[in-house]
Order: sequence, then structure tokens, then C-alpha cells
Amino acid sequence: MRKILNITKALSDENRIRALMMLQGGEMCVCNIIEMLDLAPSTVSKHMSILKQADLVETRRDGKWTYYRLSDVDSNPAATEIIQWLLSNLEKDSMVRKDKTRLNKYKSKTSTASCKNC
Amino acid sequence: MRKILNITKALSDENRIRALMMLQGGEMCVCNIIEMLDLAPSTVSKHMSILKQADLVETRRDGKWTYYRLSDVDSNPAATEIIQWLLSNLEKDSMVRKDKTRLNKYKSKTSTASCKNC
DNA sequence: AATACATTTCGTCATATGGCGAATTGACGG
DNA sequence: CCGTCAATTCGCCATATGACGAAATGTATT
Repeated sequence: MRKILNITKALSDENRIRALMMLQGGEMCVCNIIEMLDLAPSTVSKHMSILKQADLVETRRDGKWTYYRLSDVDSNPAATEIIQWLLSNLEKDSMVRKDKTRLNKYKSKTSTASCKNC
Repeated sequence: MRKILNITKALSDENRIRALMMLQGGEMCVCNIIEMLDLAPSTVSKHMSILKQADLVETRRDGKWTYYRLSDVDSNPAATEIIQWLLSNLEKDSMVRKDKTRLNKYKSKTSTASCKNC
């Protein structure tokens, strides 16, 4: 029950859902998530730690930067299922679509090797 | 997004999840849910109204009694999907199992025609 | 080792949420 | 038209949550 509540509580905030939907396009550096959500770094860090606590995302460190990505299917089936549910029910959502467009523009301006935006 | 957030927020409380899982066994009178959750009537009423707001449950009035049931598949596919997800991930949960056992004992003591427990 | 930068942790504040009891509403049955 | 009972709404309180800035941490780079 605790595990499920961790997931549903993690999903009960709009900014965290937006972050998850953006991660559909691949891993992101924290600084990019901060810019996309337009929130204070400390706030975004907290959000991401809640998503991580719920096993919805995983992290990778590269030098000064931390990258977040959606959790592996194998590592957490329940998480993958519910993210799929979110995706199918939010693909037409205006905010999610705007985020996606904005994110693509953002990505095209930068190399993918490491975070050049920070 | 609002619709999805209504659902995830509704599911971010243990007692509401317990109520939903109990409704898997069929509709229930509010007074039975109150007894099962062991909370004040006003509290349970609030919980059920949140689940209803999220379109996760529907109501039926019969005289003085109000019965709650899981929403129809057709009326709300998203709700049905997520309830299915909950069910498959909580079927082994100790609290949910205890509730189910207790609920069955409860039901066997009473007629199903109308609420005889109140 | 000292500085610079990305991220996290901590402390604080305003608001949201979950709980209860009291008061209200709605539906019988006298 | 009352009294009764189920359920809901309302008002209140304690705790949880989301936001921020300041301070701490970790990782290059000089």
C-alpha cells in the first residue's frame, strides 16, 4: 500500500506530471527541467526527489549535472503501467502538448552530449 | 489535465483507495463504508464526494440510503483503467485483503436487498 | 586549495488536506 | 406536520504540501 500511495501522491501534483511527460522524450538535465517548469531549483529538486522516491524516475550523474529519466520497465512495472496511463490520457492535453513543443525547440538548439544550457 | 489531477489526487489517500477496493465487490451503502473505514460519517461523506468528483464512483439513492459503486467502464474508461491498475497492484496488500475478508463476513450477516445494518 | 557552478538540503511561510462534531438537508413513518 | 434516521454540508483544528531563498554539498577547473 505504501508503494502505491507513494506513486499516487507523486502523481497528485501538476508540475510533477509535467516533468514525467517531458521525460517521455528522453532523459533531461535538472537545469532543463527547472527552465521548462519555471520554478526555483530547490523546488524542482524536491519534486524530482519525490518522483524518485516513488520509483517513477531514475538518475544518472555526469560531472556537475544530474540527469533524470523514466524508470526502467523491468525495474518497476507498476510505474511503467501508470506512466503509460498518464501518457494515453494526456497526449491531447494542451499544457502537455505545449511543453512538448517547447522542449523540442529547446533541444534542437543544443547538443545532446552534455548539458550546454547551464 | 484537471480531470487527470482529480483522479490522482483522489487516489492519494489511503482511505479512499480502501473504499474503492471494497467497491470491487459491488455497491455499498455509505453506512457500511463508514463502519468498514471506522471514520466519522462526515469524513467518509467527504471522501466519497472526492471520489465522485473524480468520476471514479457513481451513486444511487434508495430511500434514506445512498449506495456507491465503481463507475461504469463506458462512462469513464480512464477511471476503469486506473482502478484496474490499483486492483492488480494491491490484490496482495495486507490491508486490502483484511478489508475484503471483513467485508465478506459483514455481507453474509445481512440481506442484500436493502441496507439492514443502519 | 580556492573558486565556480549544479544540485540538494534546510528553514520558513502560505495554502491544501484530512479529521471531527454541530448543524442542515432529504426521506420515510407515524 | 412532526420526529427519526441517513447522509451531507459547514466550521474548525492539526498536519501535510508546495513554494521560495539561504546554506550546504559535490564536482570540476584554475
